[in-house]
Formats: sequence, C-alpha cells, structure tokens
Amino acid sequence: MAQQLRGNDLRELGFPEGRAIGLALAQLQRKHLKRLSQTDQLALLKLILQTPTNFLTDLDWSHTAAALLPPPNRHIELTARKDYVTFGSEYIEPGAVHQMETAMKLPVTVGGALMPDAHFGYGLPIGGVLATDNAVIPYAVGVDIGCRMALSIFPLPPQYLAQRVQELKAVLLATTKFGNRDVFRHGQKLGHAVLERDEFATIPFLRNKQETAAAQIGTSGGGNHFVEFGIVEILDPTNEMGLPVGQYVGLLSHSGSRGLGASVANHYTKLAMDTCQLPAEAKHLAWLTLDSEGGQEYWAAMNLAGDYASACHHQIHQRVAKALGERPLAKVENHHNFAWKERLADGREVIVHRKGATPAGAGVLGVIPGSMTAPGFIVRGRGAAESLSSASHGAGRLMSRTRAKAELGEADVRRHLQAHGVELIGGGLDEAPMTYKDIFAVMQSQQELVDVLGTFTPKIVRMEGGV
DNA sequence: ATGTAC
Repeated sequence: MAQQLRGNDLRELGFPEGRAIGLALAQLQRKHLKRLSQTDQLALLKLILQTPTNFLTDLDWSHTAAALLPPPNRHIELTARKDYVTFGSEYIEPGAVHQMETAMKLPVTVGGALMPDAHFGYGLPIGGVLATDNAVIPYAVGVDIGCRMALSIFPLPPQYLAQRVQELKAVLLATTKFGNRDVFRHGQKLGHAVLERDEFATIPFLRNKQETAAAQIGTSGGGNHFVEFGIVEILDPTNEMGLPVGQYVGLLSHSGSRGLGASVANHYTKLAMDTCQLPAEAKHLAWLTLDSEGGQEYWAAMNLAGDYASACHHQIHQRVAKALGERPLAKVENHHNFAWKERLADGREVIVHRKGATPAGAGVLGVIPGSMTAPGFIVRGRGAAESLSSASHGAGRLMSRTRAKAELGEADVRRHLQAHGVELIGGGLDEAPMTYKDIFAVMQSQQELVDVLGTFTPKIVRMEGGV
C-alpha cells in the first residue's frame, strides 16, 4: 500500500490553499484510488490541476475540479426584514432573535417563526423555522441532518420498569452504541435497505460515504443524544395511535444521521458559501437554489441522511423490542432538523426549514422531549399558519455546556436524578436536567401549535460515556 | 452535531 499523500504534497504540486486540498485528500481515501501507487496518484492530481474543466463532470473529481476553478463572483445583498412570529419570547436569548432577524432579511426568505426553545446556533438559530422560495440553506437544516425522535409504546405496565432496573440497564448497554468509536461488530450488525440506495453511487460526494454509513448504522453518537425507557401516559382518548387512556412502558430515542449527515452538511454549506456570498453576519445562511446541480445534490443527500437517521432509530427499537420479547402497540417518530417542500396557506410552494423544530401540521404526531427529570410530550400538530406548522423540539438549553461544567457538581446532579427515580448510564454535567428550560413553561407558550396526547417520563436513560 | 484534521 502506497504511503498516504498529505496536504503539503499537494501544495508542492501547486494546489492552491483552500477547499481543493481537503477534497482531493478525501477522494484519495476511497478504495479504488487508494490502491494506486503514490506516483500514479500524483500524476492524476497534476492532470486535474492542469485541466480542471476536463474533470468537472468526472464522478470522482468534479468537486475538486470545481474548487480549483475561480469562484463565480456572486455577492448578494440583504433586503428588508420580513415579519415573523415568536412563541415564548420571554424565554429566548437576544442572540437567537438577532440570528432570526438576519435570516428574515434574505432575499429568498418568504416567512419564518421562532420556537420557544430557541437558542443561538450556526446560521439559523436552533428553534428557527424558515420558509424560502426555491432555495435550500444547509445550515438552516443543521449539521445533524435528520436528527429525530422515535418512540415505541409497549403493552407493559409501568411497574415493569421499577422491577427490572438492572436487567433493563443491561438491555440498553447491549442494544445501543454511543460515542465515536463504538460500533456494532460484524456478527452483531443488522442490515438495512438504506445502505443499498443509489445515491451512494450517483452523487459524487457520497461515493466514499457508504462505508462509514454501514459501519455506524444503529448507533446513537453523542451530545444530547439518548435512548431511554420511561413511562408513557396516554391522556387523550381520541389519540390517533388508537391507545386507551392509561400508562405503558415506552422507549424513546433521540439521535441523527451520524458522520454521513455531518459530512453532507459541511460539504454543501461550503459549496453554498462559495456560490452565494452574503454579508458577514449572514454568511452561514448561504443557500443553493433547487434547480442548480448543487441544490439538487444536497436535496437528495439530505433526504438520504434523513432516511439513514430514521433507519438508525429503527434498528435501536428493533433490538430493544427483541430483547424485551415484545411488539410495540404504537410508534411515533419525527425529524426535527430537516427541510420539506410545503404549501403555504396562500398556495405558494416553499421550502420549510426546521432546525430544532417539530413538524406540527394539522393531525401530525410528534414527540417533544423535556429533560431526564421532566416529562416529554406526545403531541398532535394544529397546523398553525403563524408557526409554519411547527412547534419546539424540546425544552431548550438554559445554560451553556461550558457554564454547566463550571457550575454544576456531580453529587448534586446525582442527588437530583435519584430524587426523581431516574437511572442514568453515561451523560455529562453539560446534559444535566438543570441545564434545560422548564418544559411546562415552554409547552404553555405553544398551546396554539400542538395538542397534548400524552406524556413520556424517563426512568432508565443511556447517553454517551460512563462505560 | 461530527470518520473530533485543511
């Protein structure tokens, strides 16, 4: 095997500083190119550098070639700020509001709304909803494309959890994988049709991503992601799940599209920022028009990442259901980092970005988690036009991760969890329940957006770490 | 959030 080329080898060859080096190095990692000798690799790179236009339609090298050509000089001005509605404005920090106002000045923006759990993010705030005309903004979808909730409701009484705490902790340890190194091994793997999708072959950027996707499928990642057992309480007898009012055991998971979605988000954001140059305060809101090649690629890649995130949840729930020897009575799932083609009340078709917002179209079910020691809510959307048929995606952070680590004590958090009868595997101080806003107040401020069908109270939680 | 590296 040839020794790997490095950035400096490409610089010596004459590669300019910028994206081309990273893109070329990434391509060289792909199996069929990795096999080439270093001399052959250098000869190929030299040819691409000399005649990038010849490689613009090459399946392997189109993106590297594009990065070698001078960027189209597309400076775009902001326009007058359009109106939008804020829900629970008393809970929202000024930084998030400012980001939303910037987004409302994009010439492609048609409408927007800010959810009560909103906080500062990259580009659009987390908790921001943005409708655009024929444009998709990768950072208005978010880095974790298809980050979503999935709930399975089992025909088991709540005592089931209290009676089997150790057994169920062992189930979570066996059926879920957290962090960046731990994946399911060959014998443990479950197959999934999403790994056979054409997009891995037809979209140049995805051609070296199938391996990672296959390796990480069924895993949860880190940060605020979790898999937890808890008590479901169905409150509304008219619920669409057909469940009688009462208590059940539930399994709730929160995670996204892992490395696949992150690489798609970062790659297409850079592409957007190259082709759509906005004033500094708006630069992370760069868009791709849907009729451009890049826009169509992102749309297809985003949808693949969304389906992949869904597949990861399905494998988690499949493994747990098998370990319990049970079949769920009902399931509720929803993306909360995604973009959809939707129609506004006036009939216009728009792209609705929800970055940390729950789809809440009329009759659409979703899950809004609280914290480890506060209930989450099973909701039915009311299709409110003012929120662009959206609701919050949780309680929202009250305290930054750095502040949480500096100010909270392990013992205090442990005592708080114990007082609420919550068993936790992993989970750092930055995810402690007190770092989140009061979910009851957040729900209060979005009564017009969703109806509550039931609650989910966490009891046995697994997050990253602790193993 | 993240194959925690352009």
